[in-house]
Amino acid sequence: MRPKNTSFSPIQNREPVSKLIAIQIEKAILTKKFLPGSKIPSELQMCKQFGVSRSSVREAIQSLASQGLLKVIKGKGIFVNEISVESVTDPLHKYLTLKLEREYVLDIVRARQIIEPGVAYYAALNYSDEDQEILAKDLRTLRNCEGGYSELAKLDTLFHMHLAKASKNSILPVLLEPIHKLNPSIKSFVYANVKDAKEKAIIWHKKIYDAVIKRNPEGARKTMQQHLKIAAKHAELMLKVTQKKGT
Amino acid sequence: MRPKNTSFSPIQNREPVSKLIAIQIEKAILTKKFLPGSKIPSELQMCKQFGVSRSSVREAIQSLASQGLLKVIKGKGIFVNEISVESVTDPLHKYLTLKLEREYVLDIVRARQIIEPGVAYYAALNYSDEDQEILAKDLRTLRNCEGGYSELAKLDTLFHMHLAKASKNSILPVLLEPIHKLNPSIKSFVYANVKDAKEKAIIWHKKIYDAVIKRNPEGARKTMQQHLKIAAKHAELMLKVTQKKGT
DNA sequence: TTTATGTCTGTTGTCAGACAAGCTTTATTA
DNA sequence: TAATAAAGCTTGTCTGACAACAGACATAAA
Repeated sequence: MRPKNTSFSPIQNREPVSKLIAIQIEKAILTKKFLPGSKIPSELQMCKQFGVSRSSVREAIQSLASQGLLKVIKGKGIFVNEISVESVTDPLHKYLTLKLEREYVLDIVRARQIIEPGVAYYAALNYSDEDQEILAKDLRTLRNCEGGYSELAKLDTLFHMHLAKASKNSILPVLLEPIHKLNPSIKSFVYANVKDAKEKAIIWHKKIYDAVIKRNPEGARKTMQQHLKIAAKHAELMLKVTQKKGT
Repeated sequence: MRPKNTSFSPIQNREPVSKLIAIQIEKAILTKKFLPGSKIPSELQMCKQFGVSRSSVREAIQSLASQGLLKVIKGKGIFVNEISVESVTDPLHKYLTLKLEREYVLDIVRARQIIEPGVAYYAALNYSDEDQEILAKDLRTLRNCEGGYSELAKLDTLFHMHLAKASKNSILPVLLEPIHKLNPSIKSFVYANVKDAKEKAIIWHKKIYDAVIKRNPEGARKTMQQHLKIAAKHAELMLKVTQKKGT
């Protein structure tokens, strides 16, 4: 007899044991039952608690560790990580690296055009004495830099990241990190192909710096806008040139 | 006999085997030797290639899988993941969840104030017919929503995310995703405590929508600025109230 | 021929036990 | 007392085994 109405519900989509365990541990962390920096039960203890083998527990831990939630130290134990910006922005950076095609170069520049003027604005409002010193040092270092293009690109990037930190907004540096991590490859090109790129960069950074130090938010924002407008033009130029040459 | 002059260089800081393997696989992916969607060698094959045990290979794979680079399917094999926005923004979301304290609420609102006017600007420039339909539907759904506060908050969020997609900038949605994922908890409060919150939200969203549809970038930007200015006030209000009441 | 069933192979998931290697504490010895 | 050695934790790796799943193939029934 063939039932017309096979209303069988599909068997429970059995999740792997290791995943179930990972979820439980993660939940304990997110609900602060395990506090950052603290030690959590050892592998063997968890084996007993969950009633599973060591492999499964290890896989769960491995998973969370590679997400940056846990930190495993051989011979000591497993600890809840003080989650770092690095561990957060790393996947985003990889994503951008994978997707990095010609079109994305422009997207990145435009994203910077959106975010960074606001960054400069808040930096002018909220920077501390320490921030001022760091930014001033960045300017000097760039001025005195005798290194190659990639060196210049790195220093350039550093100034922008420090500005983000000076904004005293905890989100902005995290958002900018992966973008700027990727930027050096673009900037290196600019420094290599644009005449007086270094001198121009110094002038612009100095202008932004001055506006920030004067606690002039609007000035800082507008200067940054102009700075990035030029950066956008350079990016477009780069695309055209590399298109002609192939690559 | 104790050598006074232990000029022995310390034994190489031996990285775990599993990590070394993970790095090799990751490199192969980033250099596109393994293309997205393609199948990579099975565990046993890798054991032979690397000359290590299955445990180590599995841990390496597990690590990359939980980073979203690989996708493991039982009985089939291991595949290079078409990396998704989800897998990228998830760590960032967790980071924000962990760090979510009172101060961060304001940081989030301010980050939105910086980014979203720019988003509206580009959405007005670049939206497609399909985007228009989606946004119009979002408006209608919000209007007709009979659900509770969290339902309203979700719909509200959706409109903003769709606007980001309409900007046709591939970076912006990725940056906004974790922020808005977190936002519902804030918005729910607003909808619950602010009089006529729903009606006001509908009016503002409609204003933004109209400016975008008219391909009026500057108008869209300014409207969004005003909208978020109010959102910021609500957030501050929320902080004050919850402070008084405790929590 | 077509369809359904069983079988086989290759894959990942889990288990158990063992040993190596790193850290910490305790006990021993000078 | 202080330095050293030993013991007892911890995580890292290896080995071998079996279960569960997906797909291909062969076989039998309609």
